[in-house]
Amino acid sequence: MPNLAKQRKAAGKLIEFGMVRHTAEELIHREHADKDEHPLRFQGQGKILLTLAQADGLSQKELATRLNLTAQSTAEFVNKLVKKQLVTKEKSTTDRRKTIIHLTDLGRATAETETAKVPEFLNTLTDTELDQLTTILTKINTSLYDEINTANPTRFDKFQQTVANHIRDWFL
Amino acid sequence: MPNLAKQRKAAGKLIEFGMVRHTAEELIHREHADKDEHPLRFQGQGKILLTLAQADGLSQKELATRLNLTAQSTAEFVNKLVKKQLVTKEKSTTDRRKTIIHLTDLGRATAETETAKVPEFLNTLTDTELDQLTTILTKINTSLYDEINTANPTRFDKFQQTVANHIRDWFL
DNA sequence: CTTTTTAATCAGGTCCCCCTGACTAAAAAT
DNA sequence: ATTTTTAGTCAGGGGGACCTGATTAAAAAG
Repeated sequence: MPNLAKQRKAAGKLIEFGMVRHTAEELIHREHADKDEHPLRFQGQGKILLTLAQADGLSQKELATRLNLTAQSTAEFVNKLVKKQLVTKEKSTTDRRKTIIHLTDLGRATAETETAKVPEFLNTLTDTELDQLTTILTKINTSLYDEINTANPTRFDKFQQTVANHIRDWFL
Repeated sequence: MPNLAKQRKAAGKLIEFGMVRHTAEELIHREHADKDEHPLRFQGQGKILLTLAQADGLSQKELATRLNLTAQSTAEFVNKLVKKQLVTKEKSTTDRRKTIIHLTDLGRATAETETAKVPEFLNTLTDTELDQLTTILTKINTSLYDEINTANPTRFDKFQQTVANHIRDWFL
């Protein structure tokens, strides 16, 4: 039987972590407002970029399917990324209905550095703590994968295949 | 000298955690789409709610100051919360320029349950791991507070006073 | 008793995520 | 060869986080 008090304590820390990190990011962000280094969430444009980083050259339809987005939303995000020079669109030669999306060098670099960036706050942890954190997060993530899988197996497949693996490849 | 490989590993897990949690929330969220149980971030309307949960009856100006928002943004968020029946607005009797914001019962309940909610994924952790996680997050949060404090001491005060304490009270 | 400061408001804007509906062009199926 | 399906597009919309500018009402200061 897990100790409820300990759970609550950890839960509180986690929520606090979310809030403090958000605030810290906001501050840093506004300091050098020249570049927008928003930390690439798994959402909208970020979703697209991360997915392409693992599987470049997908069609818009493919992206939409994998990411559980409508074709229109996908088009919107892709177009925004094109404007930011992070991806390119080109018509498929084999099927001229299709639009193939490719990462630009900048796009790839962005996806990589964003993903590979080690936040400064990890510097305060000892090696032992880092190991512990990794172990714990592995368990937590597994649990969340299960949750997703239970709620929506189809989606789980796509998600797992695309981004989870991407992250794993990068770090292990 | 902290092991860079370990840091990278942990960083990857953290990013993965962010993405998986986001996806999981999204799914749960859409299942019972009747209520919108968005997980109350420290942003916009959520910011206001959390702050009021710790200090009810603030004026809009006070809220704006504490949360580093313009009066207009604050008004917008407050009005949205009023529409959702989470807070009420009333003119101050002592200074009729001021509008005092109060949490409704629903608002308080929302703030509390959202904050006090223990995510299911913590069930998979042992007592030892929960302790480890708490210790680690405490260090991380402290580090982030430092970052905020260094970048903007004024803001740090406000932030610390309002929400950090709120969370701490709740869980300890 | 004016002038100035303060708390709020309305109006309008930027950008983000994401969706439905309506419509074209190209490929696949009949 | 015609119908149907598929991939994308445009138009428009809802909600969210913020912001600047202009204006009003009330309190504080001169």
